[in-house]
Amino acid sequence: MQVRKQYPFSEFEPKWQRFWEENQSFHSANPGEAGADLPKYYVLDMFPYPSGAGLHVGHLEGYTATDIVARAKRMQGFNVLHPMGWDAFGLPAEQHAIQTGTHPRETTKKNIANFIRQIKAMGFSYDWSREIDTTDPRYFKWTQWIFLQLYKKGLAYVSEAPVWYCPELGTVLANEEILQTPEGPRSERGNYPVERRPLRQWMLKITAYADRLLADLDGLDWPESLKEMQRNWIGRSEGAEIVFKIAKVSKTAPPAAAPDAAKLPGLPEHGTAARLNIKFEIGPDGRPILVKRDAVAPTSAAPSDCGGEIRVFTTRPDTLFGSTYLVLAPEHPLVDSLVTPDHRAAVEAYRRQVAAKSDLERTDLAKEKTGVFTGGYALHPATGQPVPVWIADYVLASYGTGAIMAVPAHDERDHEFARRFRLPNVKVVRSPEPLEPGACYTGEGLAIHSEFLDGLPTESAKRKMIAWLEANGHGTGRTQYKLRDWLFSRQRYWGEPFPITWKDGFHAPLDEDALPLLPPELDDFKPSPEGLAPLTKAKDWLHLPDGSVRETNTMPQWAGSCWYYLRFCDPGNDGAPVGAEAEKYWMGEKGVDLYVGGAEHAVLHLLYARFWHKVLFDIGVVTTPEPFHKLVNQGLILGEDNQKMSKSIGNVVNPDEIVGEYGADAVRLFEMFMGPLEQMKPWSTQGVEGLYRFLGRVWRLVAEENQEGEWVPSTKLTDVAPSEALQRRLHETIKKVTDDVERLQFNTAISQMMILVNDLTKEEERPRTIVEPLILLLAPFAPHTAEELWQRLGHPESLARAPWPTAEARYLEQTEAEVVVQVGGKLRGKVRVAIDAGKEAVEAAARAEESVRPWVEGKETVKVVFVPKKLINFVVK
RNA sequence: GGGCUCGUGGCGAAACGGCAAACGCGCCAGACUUAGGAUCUGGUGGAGAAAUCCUUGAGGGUUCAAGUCCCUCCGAGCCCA
Repeated sequence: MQVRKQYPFSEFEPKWQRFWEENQSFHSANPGEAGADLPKYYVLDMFPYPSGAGLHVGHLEGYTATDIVARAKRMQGFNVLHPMGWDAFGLPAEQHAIQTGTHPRETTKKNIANFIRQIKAMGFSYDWSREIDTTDPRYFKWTQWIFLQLYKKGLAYVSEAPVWYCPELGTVLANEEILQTPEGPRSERGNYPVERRPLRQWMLKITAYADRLLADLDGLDWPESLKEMQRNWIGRSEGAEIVFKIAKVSKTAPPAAAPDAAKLPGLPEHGTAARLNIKFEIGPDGRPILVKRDAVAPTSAAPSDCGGEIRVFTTRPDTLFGSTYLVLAPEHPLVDSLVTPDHRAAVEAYRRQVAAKSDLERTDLAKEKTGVFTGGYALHPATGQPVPVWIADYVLASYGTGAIMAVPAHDERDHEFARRFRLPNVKVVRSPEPLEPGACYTGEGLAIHSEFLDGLPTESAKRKMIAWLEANGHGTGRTQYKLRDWLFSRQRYWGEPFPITWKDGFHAPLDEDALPLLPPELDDFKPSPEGLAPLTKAKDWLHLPDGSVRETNTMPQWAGSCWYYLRFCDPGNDGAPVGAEAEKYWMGEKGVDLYVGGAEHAVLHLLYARFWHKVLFDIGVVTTPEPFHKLVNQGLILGEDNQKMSKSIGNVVNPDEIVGEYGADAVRLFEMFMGPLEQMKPWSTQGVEGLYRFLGRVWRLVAEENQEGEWVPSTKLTDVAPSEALQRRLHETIKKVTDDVERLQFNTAISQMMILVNDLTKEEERPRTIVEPLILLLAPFAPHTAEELWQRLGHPESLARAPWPTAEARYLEQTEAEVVVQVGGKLRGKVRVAIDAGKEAVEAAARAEESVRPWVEGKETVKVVFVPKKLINFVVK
C-alpha cells in the first residue's frame, strides 16, 4: 500500500537536482574566473573505491556532513571547493576480471555510474566538472610523474622483500587481505593458506621523512587519538646501538653461498639479483632470506651481517652494566655461527617450533617466555666479561637489529625470562622509592654499580654512556623508528604501471614526455603460477626495441589517493599535476580546510599522503608542508541490531530504498541527527521517519493542501509582526545553528531548528519574517525542501548563495533572568530578577521565595555563593 | 600486555564545574475524523497519596556545587604488540 506522502519530495527532489546540474550551481571558481576573489574554503571527502555493492549509509554520513559545511560556507560568502572522484584502481574489479574475463575498466565504469546515480540522488553539492578517476590516463600520468620525482630524489629503490603469496589463488596478496587465524595466516578471500615469498619489490623511502612526519603532527587540527596512532606507527625511540664482540666461535660455518638468483622461486625472468647486490642465505625453513639489498639505497636497518659482533639496539644505554645476557631473534643470521655443537639440536628444534607459530601465538598468547641457550658468548663492551647469548621468540627479527641486551633488573620481559631460566640479575638503577625485593624497576633513577655512571640520573647517564660508547668504538647513539619503508609494488594488472625500464640489470626512468604509460590490453588477468605480475604476459608491451624490458609490477591502490586532493584544485591541467596559481589559492596556508573520512585510513592513507605532500613541497610543487589542516573521522554506523552491518547478518541498510520511501532530505537529516559525527551509532529506520515528520511540519508552515489535493500557499503564513518571544527564538536558532555547523555538531543544530518549528506550529499566524530565515538555516541540511519552499515563498533565485542569516544581539538580550536558588547545593526554588540584579537584591528575593524560606529560616548562613544571571546558593549550618 | 576513547531514561541522545534527561524515537491520553499507521494538543527516569526522597557503570576524593575535575576498580570499543 502506498502511504500518502506528507510532502511531494519525489517530485521536487529530482527537480532541484536537475536545476543545480543545469545551472552549474556549485561550480567553484579557479583563480582568474569570476568568484575567485572570495575567500576559499576547501572541504573534502575521502573519495571512495567504487565497489559493486554501491554506497552504504556510512558513506552518506560523511558526505552529508561535508555537504552541510560546503553549502553553509557558500551562503556565508566563501568560494567553496567541494569535489568528488573515484579511487578506482583496486582488487575487487581485478578479481572479477580473473573470474569472468570482463575487463576491470568495464566493471569500474559501471560501478562509477552507479555511485554517481546514488550520490546525485542525495543532492550533494559537488562541482562535477572536477570529477577525477585514478584510472584515467590523464590522472595517472601525474601519479607516474610523481613517482619519477621520487625516483630522481633517490626515494624509490628496489629491494627483495617477502610478500604474501597464495598458491591456491595463484596470486600475491596485500597485507590487508591476510587474516591471522589460529591455523596461521590465511587469505581473506577463500580462507586458503598463504606464505611469504621473496620477490623483487619497489620501496619508497618514507623513513627518510620520519622525523618531519612526526614533528609536523603537532600543528594539525586532528583528533588527538589519531595523531597518537601516527606517532606510534612512526615509533621513534632514542637510544644507542651497542656492539658486543662474539667471544669465541666454536664452529665457524662458512656463510651460505648466494644461490643462483635466477633459480629462486618468484624471481622475474630477467632477474638480476646478483647485480642488484641482493644476497640471500637459506633460512631455517629452507626458504631464502634476504641479507643484503639494492646498492642504490643500502639501508642501515639490515640485521648485522658481518660475523664477529652482535649489534643490539637499546633505549636504555644507561643500564648496560646490568646487562647479563643477550637475546637474538631465532631467525637472526648470526645464530648459525654462534651455536655450539652440543646446543645445535636444541636450537634447531626451537627454531622449528617458533616457525610453526603464528605471530599471534608468539606474542599475545605466549604468557610464558620460551628460549634456548646457543652455547655461544659475547664480550660485554664495558666489563669485558663474557655474557651468554640466547635465542627467544620475544625478540623479533623485524624490529631494531633483531637482537637485544637483556637487563633483567630493569625490563619486564627480560626480568621474566631471566627468572624462568635462572639468569643473573644486576641492579644498576636505584629507584627513588624502596621496592619489594626481587621486583623489576623500569623507571628512572640514579645509576649504581655502573662505574663511571654511578650517581647520575637516568637522562645524563644515557648521554654519558653514549659518549663513552662512541669514544671507545663500542657503539653509537641512534634513533630508531618502527616505521619501515613503504612496499610500493604489487603483482597486479589493475594499477598504475611503473614508468621504469630494465636493461642489463639496471633500472632507468622513462622520459616524462612518454607519460602516461598505459597498461597493455590483456584478456587473461591471472598472475602466473610463480607469482609473476600479469603484465609479464604482454610480450609486445614488455620488450622494447632497444632490448630493455618494462617493469612489470604495478603501483598499490594507495598511490592514486596520495595526491588526488591536489588534482581537484586544477583537474584539467595538462602541464603539471596542479598549476601553481590554483595550488596557492586552494591549498592556501592550511591546505584542505576540512577533511572527513573513516578512521580505517588513520594511519596508512594519511601517512602516505603526508609523505608525498612533503616530497612535493621539497621540489616546489606545493607551497605548504601539510595537506590536511583539519581532519574528522566519522563514526561507524551499525545495523539496527547494534551490530556491525554485514551481508552475512543481513542487517545492511540499502540507501536506495530509504531514499525512495522518505526522500533524500529526510535521510540527510537523520544521518546527522543520530548523534555526534565522530561517534559510532546504530541505524534506525523509525528514526528517519521522525525527521521525515519534521520536514512535513516545515513544509506545512509554507504550503497547505486544498480540496483538490494540490499544495497551495498556507493561509496561516502572513506578514504579521512576530512576538518578542518568537523573534528571540529565531535569533537563538540562528546563533546555535551557525555555531554548531562550525563545530560540526549537526545533531544539536537540528534539535534547535525543531524547537523553532514547534514554536511556529503553535502559532495561529506564522510570520514570514521568521519562516524565511528558518528556511535559509535549513538549506544546508535539507537543500531540496529548502529550495522548493524558498521558491514557493516567492523568491525567483536559488538560495544556494543566498546570504546566511545573522543573529542580532538586540533580540538575544534579556531584561530578566531566572536565577536558581539552592540551599546546601540542593535546588529549592527559582526567582525571576532583573538581568543586572546584584547579589543583595537576588539574595533578598530568594529568601522571600516561598519554596525557599523553610530551608533557610532559623538557620545560620555560613556563606552565599552568587553567580550572576544563573544561581544563588546558601550554605547553611 | 600497552596506548587511546567511551559508559546518562525503554532506545538514539542533550547538558560554559551551576535546574540532569533539551530534541527525536517509542509508549500513554485527548482533539479532529467514516477511518487513522495522517495531523494537532498534552503526558512520559524511579519510589511515594503527598511533602519529599533517589537517580549519569562501582567506590573514594576535590568543591558552596561534579555526568563534567582527580584516584582506584569494573565493562565496552578502536589501535598497537
